[in-house]
Amino acid sequence: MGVREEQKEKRRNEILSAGLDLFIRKGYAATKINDIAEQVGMSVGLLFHYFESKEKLYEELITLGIAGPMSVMDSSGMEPLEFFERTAEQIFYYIQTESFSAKMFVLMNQAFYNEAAPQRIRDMLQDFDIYTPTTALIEMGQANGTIREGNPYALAIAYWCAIQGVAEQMAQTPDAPCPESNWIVDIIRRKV
Amino acid sequence: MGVREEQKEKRRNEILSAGLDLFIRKGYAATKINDIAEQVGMSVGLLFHYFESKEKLYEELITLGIAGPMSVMDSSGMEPLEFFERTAEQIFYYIQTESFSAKMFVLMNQAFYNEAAPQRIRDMLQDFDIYTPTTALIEMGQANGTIREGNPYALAIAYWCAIQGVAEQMAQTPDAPCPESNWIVDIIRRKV
DNA sequence: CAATTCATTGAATTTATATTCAATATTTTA
DNA sequence: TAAAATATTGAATATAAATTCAATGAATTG
Repeated sequence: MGVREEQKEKRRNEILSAGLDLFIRKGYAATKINDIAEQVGMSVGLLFHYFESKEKLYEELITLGIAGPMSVMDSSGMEPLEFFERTAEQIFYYIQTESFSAKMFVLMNQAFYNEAAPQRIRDMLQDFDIYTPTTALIEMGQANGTIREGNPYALAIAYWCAIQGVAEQMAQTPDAPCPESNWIVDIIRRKV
Repeated sequence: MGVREEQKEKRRNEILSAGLDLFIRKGYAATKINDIAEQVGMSVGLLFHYFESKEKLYEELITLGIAGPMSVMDSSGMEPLEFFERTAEQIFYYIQTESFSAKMFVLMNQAFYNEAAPQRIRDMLQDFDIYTPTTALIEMGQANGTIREGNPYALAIAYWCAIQGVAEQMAQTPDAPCPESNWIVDIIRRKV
């Protein structure tokens, strides 16, 4: 890759990174193209040289997000409880070590649940329903005695909401101490 | 109160209620005055007859929020763990029975953490730091053996993030089953 | 019931923000 | 080094949303 293309790539990444940062702090609508350009230290016009529109910039972030940390979730060949332990651990590990992945995780959640995100992007995410597969896993874990009794769907909600709540908080206040993933897993773990 | 004033009060409440609903679904910036007026079924002009500005409308909601369900949190004369049990229970009770209070809880959190909320309102909320007092309570609970070991601040974060995550989810998808407050308290409870 | 006050509307205005564009500087290529 | 391509800017322009306003209808009061 020529030095110029590299430079271009680098510039785009700066924009993406500033955008990610601002989008999770303010939300899509409240983040002004102006803010992003300012944070990168470039003119607004130049930003449009790199990205066709605010929505396209956002879309590129989401696309990165889909390809990236979401792949954490692979339950093949694992005990149900083990899956939840591993997943929580992974995500909390990312939260602490790779702020990009952590922020991405938060962004995806926002895009999924916030009605203000662009419709086309919300559609892209529709397939990523985590509740259906994990509710099934919880039922299995209840059957083999490792996961506590109770409405499996409600358990899945408690688990994911807790994780996502912590991720959001950590993205917002990175200096605060990060909870341990085990504490969260205790939401669903059956007591011995 | 004359029939006219009653009518006026009622109309204002309709607006507040629609606003609350939209603000938590879309966030402050993405919620258009237009959307609110439409949801209430009135013209935009009329909305401005009742509220001076979008910001004032938002501010009034926050003021209600400060006076209202936040008062749940009173720890006087309670064992630390009991406080966390009661609080979780209360909040989850509201979530399921009083959608207004539940939404208000979510709104407050959003206003607190989202940089896009109007500055004046964020300032109003600065005093409502829940972490400092509850971290102290957690330390007490650790001392008397009812709360698990670990960084007390991190434990407080885990507890509150989980609760707030669930509240947000329930406000967004009211038909989903609500988790039990006990599951959440297990994040901080010491195993026997 | 006439006068006054309040509720309501839809259109006009203002303001904020996204997007485009023409001009200039810089880098690459031949 | 001259031509071509790309980066960059700041100033237009376009668009969307907040806010104001003049006019009309409905309720209330004396």
